[in-house]
Formats: sequence, C-alpha cells, structure tokens
Amino acid sequence: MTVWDRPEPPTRPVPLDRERIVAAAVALADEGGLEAVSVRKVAARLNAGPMRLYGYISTKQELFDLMVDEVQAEILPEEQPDDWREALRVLAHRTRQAALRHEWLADLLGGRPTLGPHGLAVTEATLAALDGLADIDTVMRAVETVSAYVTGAIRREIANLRAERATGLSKLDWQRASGPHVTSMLASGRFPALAKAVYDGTDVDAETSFATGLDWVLDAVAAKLTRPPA
Amino acid sequence: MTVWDRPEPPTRPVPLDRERIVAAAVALADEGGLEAVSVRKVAARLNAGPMRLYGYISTKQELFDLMVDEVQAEILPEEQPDDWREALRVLAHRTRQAALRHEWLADLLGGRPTLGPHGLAVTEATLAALDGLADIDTVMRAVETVSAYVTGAIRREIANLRAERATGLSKLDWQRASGPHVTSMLASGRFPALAKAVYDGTDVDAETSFATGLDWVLDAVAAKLTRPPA
DNA sequence: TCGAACGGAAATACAGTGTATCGCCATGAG
DNA sequence: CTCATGGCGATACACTGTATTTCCGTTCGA
Repeated sequence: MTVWDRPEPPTRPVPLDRERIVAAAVALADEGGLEAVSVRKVAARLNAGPMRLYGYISTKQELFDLMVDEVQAEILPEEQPDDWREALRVLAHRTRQAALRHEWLADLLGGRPTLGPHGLAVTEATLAALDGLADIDTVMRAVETVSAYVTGAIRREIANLRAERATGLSKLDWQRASGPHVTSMLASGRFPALAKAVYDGTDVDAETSFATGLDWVLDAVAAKLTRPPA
Repeated sequence: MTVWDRPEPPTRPVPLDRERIVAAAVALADEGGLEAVSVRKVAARLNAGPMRLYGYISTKQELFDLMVDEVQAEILPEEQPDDWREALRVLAHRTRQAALRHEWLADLLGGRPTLGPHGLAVTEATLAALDGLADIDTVMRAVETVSAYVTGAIRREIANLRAERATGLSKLDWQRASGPHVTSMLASGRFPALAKAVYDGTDVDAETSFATGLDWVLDAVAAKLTRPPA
C-alpha cells in the first residue's frame, strides 16, 4: 500500500473569514428564515465545527448584525438622484426590495442600531439627500421620521405576506381566512369602522400602499423643509 | 395515625386559564425580556408542568400573540377625544408608553397581524378616529401610514435605549460608546453628513423626537383629509 | 535532528429549549 | 366496587448557544 494507492487525506480545514460565514448564514436565512440559522448549520455549510465561528464572532447576535449589514449593501443605488425626494424614495423602495428578497430582514429591521459600514452608508445617503435643505435638527427629524415609516411599513407588509401564505388565502379573504374568529368579531358589531373597512375598502396591493404612505410622509417632510433654514 | 397526624395530600393541580398563563409570561418578559420567556419557566411560575400549557396554546408563538394582545389592552384610553388628531396622538403615545413599560413589545410590534380582541379594538379605535372624514380608502391609507410610523419609531427608540444601556453611555457619546469603530468611521470622511449630524446635531429626547415625527405624519394625513371625500 | 512549546481546530460537555409521546392516577359513571 | 376516561406529570428527543478540554500539526530553539 504505497502513498499512491492511498487517497489524499481529508482536506485541510477550509480557511474562513467573516464574508464567507455571513454569506452562508444569509443563504440559510433566505431558504428557511431566521430560525433556520443556527451556529451549527452555518458551520456545517462551511465544513467546519460550530466553535470555529466563535473566532470571528463572539455571539450569535453579532452574526445577525453582520447579516443585516451585508444586505444593506444592496440598498444603496449606484448613483443618488439629485432631487432629495427622489433620493429618499429610491432608498425606501430599495430597502423594501431588499426585505422582499430577504424576508428575515423584516425581523431584524429596527431591532438594533445599524453601525456596520453599509448601514452607516445608508444612513449617510439618507442624511446627504437632505443635507443643506434645512437646519441640521430638522434634517435629523426628517430622517428619523422617514426611516421609522419605512421600517414599520416593511414589517407590516412582510407580516401580512406571511399570514396570507400560512392561510393560503388572500388579504381580501382576511376575515374568512382567520377562521370563524375574525368573522364573528366583525359580525359582533363591536368594530363597526373595522367592519366597514374590511367590507367596503378596496384592497390595494402592497407596493402601492407602501408608496402612498411614503409619499405622504415625504409631503410632510417637504412642508418642513420649505420653511427657511435657520 | 389520625387525620391530624397526616399532612394534607399534595395540593390539587392549580386550575389554569389563558389569563393566568399570559400574566405569568408577561411578568417574566417584563423582568428579563422576551428571551426569559420559556414554556418551562412560565409553567413553573404556575406550579405546573411544561406540557400543561399546551392545552391552552398550541405553540409558543401563540403565547406571544396572547401577550401582545394582553398589553394592547393598556393602549385604549378610557374615552376617545373627539378631535381625530388628538385621538390618534393619544393612541400613539399610549402605544409608546406600553412599549416603555413592556420593552419586549418592541420586539413583537408589527411582527404579526394583531387579530386578538384588544388588537382589533385598537385598530377599530384608530379607524374610528378618522371615520367619515374621508373616503374609506383614504382612511385606510392614513391608518396604515400612522401605524407604520408608530411601530418603526418605537422600535428604534427601544433599540437605542438598549444600546445605551448596554454601553452605559448616552446617545451623545454615541461615537465614543461604540468603541473606536464608529469614531474612526466618522473620522474617515466617508460619511460627512453623518459626521455633521453627530457633531452639530442637538440630541433631542426620545419623546420629543417621537412626538415631532408623529405630528409631521399627522400633518400629512390632515392634508389628505381636507380634500373632500368622494 | 530532535524536542518542546505553541496555536488553532475539533471534540466533548452542559444547561437549556420547544414539543411529542407515554403512563399513571384521580375522578366520575355504572 | 369496578371500570373507563380524561387530564396531568414524567419522560424523551432533537436541537440550541456556548464554555472547556483535548489533541495534533507546525514551528521554533538547541
């Protein structure tokens, strides 16, 4: 039995870096949601033992932070429109699209301050869009407000999307979808305005809803900006 | 061996109901955050075995749903103001206060459709505030927009609050707090607008920030409402 | 050239999780 | 008094995040 007969020994441990770890984690989350991301599974996908990862992160939460920052890279457009309003709109829509590509992002959005390079870059871009159009405090308030709306709207959209997927029914069949419960609640007469909304409201698609609310918020921002800066 | 010598037999199992289960879960979450809520610990607090709970809920997620609905009961004011704007403001601020009392609410807010009785009641109250002031679709858009803002703003506030608590430093010391990283990032010149905001912006307290953004959003709503309904 | 020290990866270990299943026992019916 | 039933606890399982220990290949010093 010479060397030549024997197969090569199992490959030396694959060199790791954060990039590869995060990519594996993102892939897992894209396939099975955040709950499919476990240290063991991420490591397995990289042919490594679980503990190996703890040389690159010190906690699973940090892995999530890295994942968020990673997909935030998809948010920044190649070039920013000059018009502040258009710039903010693009950022918002790209955030939404990122969340639709990576639904787990909705679970993490707004959950922790985004201090990673791409997260900072997104914040920078948002601030830059309004830079000089008002005093700094107004700009900060504007950024906070728009971001809060975007976060909240995306979260709700994904939540509804999952609910529809789980029941297999469309939002229009909302009350029937949730079983007798909501139906009877609405029939109880205790929620007249809600009942009217469900029965008489035309259900608009999610993107339109997002865009409409966003426009309203941008209107509000515009109103504050036009007041001359200090 | 008379009756008097013998101890009482082990107490009969405590009767359970959802209310007590949810109350125990909420208490645990208030003390140690959402992660402190485990089926075993909730059950232990009720002198019951873990599996006992599965007669009342079928999944831990359902327990969370019940918890959210429970604290949503705290949101509804005794009586609604007549002015729609004041009504929405009150609802928003009470939601925020509930989240400050139960910080874990921020983790759940917007995560799933709120179909519980109190959740529906909150939605009803929100819709009712605007009922009749515009066509139904406009009203729905308005409710969605305001809710999205409230959700997002509360989430960010709690996230920042936790971050400050973890580093033990105030938001003003943000860049120093996060260690050399943010400091060097800001110094790098790659984020001029951000740097300006951090250094020149006056940091306003969270409540004011919340209220300001809310007012802006309400301004936007007002602008749409004044356009006569169809 | 041998030995020892070192560094990093892997294996093991632990305490805990959500939930399915099983077996028992106290209660009520006949 | 016996038997069936229903609900409860105990047990079990697969899995989690992470600390610790064990081991081995490499590199350096003598």
